[in-house]
Amino acid sequence: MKFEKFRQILDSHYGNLHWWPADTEEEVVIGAILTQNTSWKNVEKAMENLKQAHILTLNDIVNADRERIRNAIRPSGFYNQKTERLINISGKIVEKGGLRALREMTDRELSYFLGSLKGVGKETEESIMIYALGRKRFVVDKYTLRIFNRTGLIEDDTDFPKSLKNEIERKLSLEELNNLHGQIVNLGKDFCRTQPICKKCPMAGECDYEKEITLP
DNA sequence: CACCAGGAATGTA
DNA sequence: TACATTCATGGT
Repeated sequence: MKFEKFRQILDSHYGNLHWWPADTEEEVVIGAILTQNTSWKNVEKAMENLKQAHILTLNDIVNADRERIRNAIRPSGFYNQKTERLINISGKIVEKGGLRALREMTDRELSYFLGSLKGVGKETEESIMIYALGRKRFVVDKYTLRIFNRTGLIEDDTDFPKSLKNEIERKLSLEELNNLHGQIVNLGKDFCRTQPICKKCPMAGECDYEKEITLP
């Protein structure tokens, strides 16, 4: 199907979502780490625990006792790794001058800085770029690969063509990019899991989910 | 009980 | 470059 039609279906089904679900930009950074290979439901529990422990900024994380962070984020899984990543990443950002300082960087400088942080891979980097710092990025996650592949927008479900990514980032506005990724994640959660739930999916008819199912 | 969730780092060939 | 392994809780 055509990309424009794809967007149109998402718009009519999900509207404007005002992503990312967080109260502050710093919570976006924290949530981006916690949600790595983890359901958002579990991240919400971890975020709630952090708030109850009065740990809700990057500075709080730097100053907080390790054990309290570990305890708070336990429900989000991988808590040993994620605790170290949170502390390390928060420290690096704080010593740079906080998100306020990152906003002064060019896209290129920002990408280089974030990419150098342990625990920040491609997706996390771009999520922070757009949802915490307002840069024009199209976040490619597992859902994006799966849905673009199943709807025939890309051929390979393990690699998203850079040319297409650049084109999307060039053509869409910041607001549209913000919304598009949120819509894709919601579509993924609602209908397009590994085991697809295709009933009432707005992409039904445009989606070849069967081509991906591999039988032994 | 098996499988998966809004990944990333590390090691191997 | 292309895979495999590890990290770990909670829902279905």
